[in-house]
Amino acid sequence: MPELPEVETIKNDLNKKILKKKIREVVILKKGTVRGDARKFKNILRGNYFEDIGRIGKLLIFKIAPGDNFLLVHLKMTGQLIFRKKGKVIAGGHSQPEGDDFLPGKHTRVILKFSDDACLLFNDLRRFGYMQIVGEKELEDVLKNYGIEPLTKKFSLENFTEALDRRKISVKAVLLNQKIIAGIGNIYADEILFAAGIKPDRKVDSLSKKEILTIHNSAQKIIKQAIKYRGTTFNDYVDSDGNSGNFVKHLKVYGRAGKKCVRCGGIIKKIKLVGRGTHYCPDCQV
DNA sequence: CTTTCTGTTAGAAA
DNA sequence: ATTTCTAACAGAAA
Repeated sequence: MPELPEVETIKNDLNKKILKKKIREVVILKKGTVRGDARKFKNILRGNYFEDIGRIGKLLIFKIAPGDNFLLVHLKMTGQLIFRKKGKVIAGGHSQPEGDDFLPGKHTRVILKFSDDACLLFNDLRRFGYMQIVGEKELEDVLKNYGIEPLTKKFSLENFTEALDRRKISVKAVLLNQKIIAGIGNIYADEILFAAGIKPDRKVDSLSKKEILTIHNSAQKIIKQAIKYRGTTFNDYVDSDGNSGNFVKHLKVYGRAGKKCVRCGGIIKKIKLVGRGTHYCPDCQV
């Protein structure tokens, strides 16, 4: 489940690995993953290269050069981007090779082959993820749908408070809403609220100034930590080398239903909120 | 065997 | 306008 820290990890790694590499061939193995016209998709990529890789929320943005096009990659729930050097076998991920360097795994949807025989595989078990090429104007429209990035200057206490203002939804719903704050998903929403000591079902209009401040601090702390540990592997997430994220060892509530709270010894509860499994400690989150 | 659950987001429904 | 629900999908668990 790639959220901001996982997508950030992939972005940083791929920026070191694939920039300037000429794309020799584009293989689409399953329809549906590539949005728009597949032939156009291939034509825009083939013979060109990536100049830079950016990110907004959970969305990866590859600048294609030369030209004014961008490749968008959304991993949704089970998407993986795996980089393989020539002849290099990757242990993790859904793309277990079986002999041939480029033989796709069962869930490989798209392969970008570079001219040095390295490749980038897009795997996606549940096929919710997508790849799409957009121009500058379309990209701007996409960016408009995203709220504040938690690790930028725009995520000031003032802006955060403003974003919460006059809403009647739960604090977890706010954290998960990409139009309000970009990049937080189910795992980190639960972890942030645990760190802040706030119950996920609290309505935002019931939060005191102090509580908002605490959530604001916790959000930055948790996301920074998670990036430092290269993200969380709970089910399918792996980085571009096929390796798991290490933050899973630092999770304090997510996936710990029925276990003892590390802070107060209470029993972690799991409920359904905003249609999602939601974990919290009923004793030390208020 | 069938049903339930998993979690992201667009788009529909309320 | 704002909030809630559901479909898309594959597979593990119950």
